[in-house]
Amino acid sequence: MKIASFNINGTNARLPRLLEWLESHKPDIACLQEIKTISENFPVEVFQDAGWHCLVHGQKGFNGVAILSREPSQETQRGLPGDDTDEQARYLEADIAGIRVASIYLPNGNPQPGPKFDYKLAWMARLAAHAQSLLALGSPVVLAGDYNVIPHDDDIWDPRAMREDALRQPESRAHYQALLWQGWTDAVRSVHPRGGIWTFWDYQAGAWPRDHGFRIDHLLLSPAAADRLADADVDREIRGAEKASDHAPTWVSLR
DNA sequence: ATGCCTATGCGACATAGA
Repeated sequence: MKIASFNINGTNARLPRLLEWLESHKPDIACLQEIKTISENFPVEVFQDAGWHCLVHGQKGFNGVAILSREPSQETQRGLPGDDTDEQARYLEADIAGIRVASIYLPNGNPQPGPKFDYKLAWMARLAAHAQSLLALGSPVVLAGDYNVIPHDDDIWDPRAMREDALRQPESRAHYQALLWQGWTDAVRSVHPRGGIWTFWDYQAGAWPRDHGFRIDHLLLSPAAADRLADADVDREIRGAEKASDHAPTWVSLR
Protein backbone atom coordinates (compact mmCIF):
# COMPACT_ATOMS: atom_id res chain seq x y z
CA MET A 1 0.00 0.00 0.00
CA LYS A 2 1.79 3.08 -1.31
CA ILE A 3 0.50 6.43 -0.03
CA ALA A 4 1.90 9.62 -1.58
CA SER A 5 1.74 13.33 -0.86
CA PHE A 6 2.18 15.75 -3.75
CA ASN A 7 1.84 19.54 -3.77
CA ILE A 8 0.98 19.95 -7.45
CA ASN A 9 0.93 23.78 -7.54
CA GLY A 10 -2.15 24.10 -9.76
CA THR A 11 -4.31 21.30 -11.16
CA ASN A 12 -4.83 22.64 -14.64
CA ALA A 13 -1.18 23.64 -15.09
CA ARG A 14 -0.01 20.24 -13.85
CA LEU A 15 -2.58 17.78 -15.20
CA PRO A 16 -0.39 16.02 -17.85
CA ARG A 17 2.56 15.67 -15.41
CA LEU A 18 0.24 14.46 -12.67
CA LEU A 19 -1.35 11.78 -14.85
CA GLU A 20 2.09 10.58 -16.01
CA TRP A 21 3.32 10.27 -12.42
CA LEU A 22 0.20 8.39 -11.29
CA GLU A 23 0.69 5.95 -14.18
CA SER A 24 4.45 5.47 -13.80
CA HIS A 25 4.87 5.45 -10.01
CA LYS A 26 1.57 3.76 -9.13
CA PRO A 27 0.60 5.10 -5.72
CA ASP A 28 -2.52 3.48 -4.27
CA ILE A 29 -3.48 6.75 -2.61
CA ALA A 30 -2.38 10.25 -3.72
CA CYS A 31 -2.95 13.17 -1.36
CA LEU A 32 -2.78 16.38 -3.40
CA GLN A 33 -2.27 19.95 -2.22
CA GLU A 34 -2.51 23.36 -3.87
CA ILE A 35 -5.06 22.24 -6.45
CA LYS A 36 -5.79 25.99 -6.88
CA THR A 37 -9.33 25.54 -8.16
CA ILE A 38 -12.88 25.38 -6.91
CA SER A 39 -14.09 21.81 -6.43
CA GLU A 40 -16.49 22.09 -9.38
CA ASN A 41 -13.59 22.69 -11.78
CA PHE A 42 -11.42 19.80 -10.60
CA PRO A 43 -11.28 17.33 -13.53
CA VAL A 44 -12.94 14.44 -11.68
CA GLU A 45 -13.97 12.71 -14.91
CA VAL A 46 -10.38 12.59 -16.16
CA PHE A 47 -9.26 10.81 -13.00
CA GLN A 48 -12.28 8.52 -12.91
CA ASP A 49 -11.54 7.48 -16.49
CA ALA A 50 -8.01 6.63 -15.34
CA GLY A 51 -9.42 4.46 -12.54
CA TRP A 52 -9.32 6.81 -9.55
CA HIS A 53 -11.84 7.61 -6.85
CA CYS A 54 -11.78 11.33 -6.05
CA LEU A 55 -12.45 13.50 -3.03
CA VAL A 56 -11.99 17.24 -3.58
CA HIS A 57 -11.99 20.23 -1.21
CA GLY A 58 -11.18 23.28 -3.29
CA GLN A 59 -11.53 27.05 -3.26
CA LYS A 60 -11.05 29.85 -5.76
CA GLY A 61 -7.51 30.69 -6.76
CA PHE A 62 -5.41 29.31 -3.95
CA ASN A 63 -4.99 26.37 -1.59
CA GLY A 64 -7.25 23.34 -2.09
CA VAL A 65 -6.66 19.66 -1.33
CA ALA A 66 -7.79 16.37 -2.87
CA ILE A 67 -7.42 12.63 -2.33
CA LEU A 68 -7.20 10.16 -5.22
CA SER A 69 -7.45 6.45 -4.45
CA ARG A 70 -7.59 3.16 -6.31
CA GLU A 71 -10.04 1.79 -3.74
CA PRO A 72 -13.25 3.60 -2.76
CA SER A 73 -12.98 6.36 -0.18
CA GLN A 74 -15.33 7.36 2.62
CA GLU A 75 -14.92 11.01 3.61
CA THR A 76 -14.52 11.53 7.37
CA GLN A 77 -13.60 15.23 7.62
CA ARG A 78 -13.68 18.29 5.34
CA GLY A 79 -11.80 21.30 6.67
CA LEU A 80 -9.72 21.32 9.86
CA PRO A 81 -11.93 21.39 12.98
CA GLY A 82 -11.55 24.02 15.69
CA ASP A 83 -12.38 27.33 13.99
CA ASP A 84 -15.71 27.80 12.20
CA THR A 85 -14.52 31.11 10.76
CA ASP A 86 -11.60 29.49 8.86
CA GLU A 87 -12.64 29.26 5.21
CA GLN A 88 -9.31 28.16 3.72
CA ALA A 89 -9.44 24.73 2.04
CA ARG A 90 -6.45 23.01 3.63
CA TYR A 91 -7.65 19.72 5.14
CA LEU A 92 -9.46 16.64 3.83
CA GLU A 93 -9.66 13.22 5.48
CA ALA A 94 -11.08 9.83 4.52
CA ASP A 95 -11.15 6.10 5.27
CA ILE A 96 -9.61 4.10 2.43
CA ALA A 97 -8.90 0.36 2.54
CA GLY A 98 -8.93 0.34 6.35
CA ILE A 99 -6.58 3.31 6.70
CA ARG A 100 -7.53 6.83 7.81
CA VAL A 101 -5.75 9.24 5.45
CA ALA A 102 -5.55 13.04 5.53
CA SER A 103 -4.37 15.48 2.87
CA ILE A 104 -2.93 18.55 4.59
CA TYR A 105 -1.86 21.91 3.20
CA LEU A 106 -0.45 23.72 6.21
CA PRO A 107 -0.26 27.53 5.97
CA ASN A 108 3.04 28.98 4.73
CA GLY A 109 3.12 31.70 7.41
CA ASN A 110 5.26 34.30 5.63
CA PRO A 111 5.99 37.02 6.29
CA GLN A 112 6.93 36.49 9.92
CA PRO A 113 6.23 37.93 12.33
CA GLY A 114 2.72 38.96 11.39
CA PRO A 115 -0.89 37.80 11.09
CA LYS A 116 -0.06 35.08 8.55
CA PHE A 117 2.50 33.56 10.91
CA ASP A 118 -0.02 33.76 13.77
CA TYR A 119 -2.54 31.94 11.57
CA LYS A 120 0.04 29.24 10.81
CA LEU A 121 0.81 28.59 14.48
CA ALA A 122 -2.88 28.61 15.43
CA TRP A 123 -3.57 26.18 12.58
CA MET A 124 -0.83 23.87 13.85
CA ALA A 125 -2.32 23.93 17.34
CA ARG A 126 -5.70 22.98 15.87
CA LEU A 127 -4.02 20.20 13.87
CA ALA A 128 -2.41 18.85 17.04
CA ALA A 129 -5.76 18.74 18.81
CA HIS A 130 -7.37 16.88 15.93
CA ALA A 131 -4.36 14.56 15.53
CA GLN A 132 -4.65 13.61 19.19
CA SER A 133 -8.25 12.51 18.60
CA LEU A 134 -7.12 10.45 15.60
CA LEU A 135 -4.51 8.65 17.71
CA ALA A 136 -7.32 7.65 20.05
CA LEU A 137 -8.81 5.58 17.23
CA GLY A 138 -5.93 3.13 17.64
CA SER A 139 -6.12 2.25 13.95
CA PRO A 140 -3.68 3.05 11.12
CA VAL A 141 -3.67 6.77 10.31
CA VAL A 142 -1.48 8.61 7.77
CA LEU A 143 -1.31 12.43 7.89
CA ALA A 144 0.15 13.31 4.49
CA GLY A 145 0.84 16.78 3.24
CA ASP A 146 2.80 19.94 2.71
CA TYR A 147 3.52 20.96 6.30
CA ASN A 148 5.53 24.04 5.33
CA VAL A 149 7.97 23.18 8.12
CA ILE A 150 11.68 22.33 7.73
CA PRO A 151 12.04 20.11 10.81
CA HIS A 152 15.84 20.02 11.20
CA ASP A 153 18.91 21.84 9.95
CA ASP A 154 19.83 18.69 7.98
CA ASP A 155 16.52 18.97 6.12
CA ILE A 156 17.87 21.92 4.08
CA TRP A 157 20.84 22.28 1.72
CA ASP A 158 22.29 25.13 3.79
CA PRO A 159 21.26 25.55 7.42
CA ARG A 160 21.93 29.27 7.13
CA ALA A 161 19.39 29.65 4.35
CA MET A 162 15.77 30.50 5.16
CA ARG A 163 16.86 31.77 8.57
CA GLU A 164 14.19 34.46 8.68
CA ASP A 165 11.60 32.33 6.92
CA ALA A 166 8.42 31.06 8.60
CA LEU A 167 9.26 27.51 7.44
CA ARG A 168 12.23 27.17 9.77
CA GLN A 169 11.32 29.32 12.75
CA PRO A 170 11.69 27.68 16.18
CA GLU A 171 7.96 28.10 16.79
CA SER A 172 7.10 26.23 13.56
CA ARG A 173 9.54 23.45 14.44
CA ALA A 174 8.23 23.23 18.00
CA HIS A 175 4.66 22.69 16.78
CA TYR A 176 5.86 19.99 14.38
CA GLN A 177 7.90 18.33 17.13
CA ALA A 178 4.83 18.41 19.38
CA LEU A 179 3.05 16.21 16.85
CA LEU A 180 5.93 13.70 16.97
CA TRP A 181 5.81 13.68 20.77
CA GLN A 182 2.15 12.71 20.57
CA GLY A 183 3.35 9.46 19.01
CA TRP A 184 3.47 10.12 15.27
CA THR A 185 6.33 8.79 13.16
CA ASP A 186 7.87 10.95 10.41
CA ALA A 187 8.06 8.23 7.73
CA VAL A 188 10.82 9.71 5.54
CA ARG A 189 12.90 10.68 8.60
CA SER A 190 12.53 7.17 9.97
CA VAL A 191 13.90 5.60 6.78
CA HIS A 192 16.53 8.32 6.17
CA PRO A 193 17.60 9.33 9.71
CA ARG A 194 20.65 11.31 8.58
CA GLY A 195 18.61 13.85 6.61
CA GLY A 196 19.74 15.28 3.29
CA ILE A 197 16.38 14.50 1.66
CA TRP A 198 14.58 17.32 -0.15
CA THR A 199 10.97 17.56 -1.32
CA PHE A 200 10.97 21.17 -2.60
CA TRP A 201 13.23 23.17 -4.91
CA ASP A 202 12.38 26.81 -5.63
CA TYR A 203 11.73 27.85 -9.22
CA GLN A 204 14.15 30.74 -8.71
CA ALA A 205 17.93 31.11 -8.72
CA GLY A 206 18.58 27.71 -10.29
CA ALA A 207 17.58 25.91 -7.12
CA TRP A 208 16.86 22.61 -8.90
CA PRO A 209 20.08 22.30 -10.96
CA ARG A 210 22.08 23.37 -7.90
CA ASP A 211 20.12 20.97 -5.67
CA HIS A 212 19.26 23.79 -3.30
CA GLY A 213 16.24 22.12 -1.76
CA PHE A 214 14.64 21.36 1.56
CA ARG A 215 12.16 18.93 3.10
CA ILE A 216 8.70 20.25 3.96
CA ASP A 217 6.36 17.49 2.67
CA HIS A 218 5.84 14.86 5.34
CA LEU A 219 3.87 11.70 6.05
CA LEU A 220 3.14 11.17 9.74
CA LEU A 221 2.19 7.64 10.80
CA SER A 222 0.14 6.62 13.81
CA PRO A 223 1.68 3.73 15.80
CA ALA A 224 -0.56 1.19 14.08
CA ALA A 225 0.57 2.54 10.69
CA ALA A 226 4.23 2.78 11.72
CA ASP A 227 4.12 -0.92 12.61
CA ARG A 228 3.52 -1.56 8.91
CA LEU A 229 6.21 0.84 7.56
CA ALA A 230 8.15 -0.81 4.72
CA ASP A 231 9.77 2.12 2.89
CA ALA A 232 9.53 5.86 2.32
CA ASP A 233 11.18 8.20 -0.15
CA VAL A 234 10.82 11.10 -2.60
CA ASP A 235 10.22 10.80 -6.37
CA ARG A 236 12.74 13.57 -6.89
CA GLU A 237 13.24 13.04 -10.62
CA ILE A 238 9.67 14.30 -11.11
CA ARG A 239 10.96 17.78 -10.18
CA GLY A 240 13.17 17.78 -13.31
CA ALA A 241 10.33 17.43 -15.83
CA GLU A 242 9.10 20.22 -18.09
CA LYS A 243 6.36 22.25 -16.38
CA ALA A 244 7.06 20.49 -13.08
CA SER A 245 5.64 21.52 -9.72
CA ASP A 246 8.20 23.04 -7.35
CA HIS A 247 7.47 20.08 -5.03
CA ALA A 248 8.26 16.42 -5.69
CA PRO A 249 5.96 13.53 -4.68
CA THR A 250 6.82 12.07 -1.28
CA TRP A 251 5.56 8.63 -0.28
CA VAL A 252 5.38 5.83 2.25
CA SER A 253 4.88 2.13 1.61
CA LEU A 254 2.96 0.12 4.21
CA ARG A 255 2.93 -3.66 4.49
C1' DA B 1 20.80 43.91 -0.44
C1' DT B 2 17.72 42.39 -3.97
C1' DG B 3 15.56 39.64 -7.29
C1' DC B 4 15.70 35.62 -9.45
C1' DC B 5 10.19 31.96 -11.12
C1' DT B 6 5.33 30.25 -11.56
C1' DA B 7 0.17 30.06 -11.28
C1' DT B 8 -4.18 32.28 -10.82
C1' DG B 9 -7.78 35.83 -11.40
C1' DC B 10 -12.93 38.72 -15.16
C1' DG B 11 -6.32 39.68 -15.66
C1' DA B 12 -3.47 44.07 -19.31
C1' DC B 13 -0.73 43.93 -13.01
C1' DA B 14 -1.44 42.19 -8.26
C1' DT B 15 -1.13 38.51 -5.07
C1' DA B 16 0.68 34.33 -3.20
C1' DG B 17 3.83 30.98 -2.84
C1' DA B 18 8.34 29.15 0.08
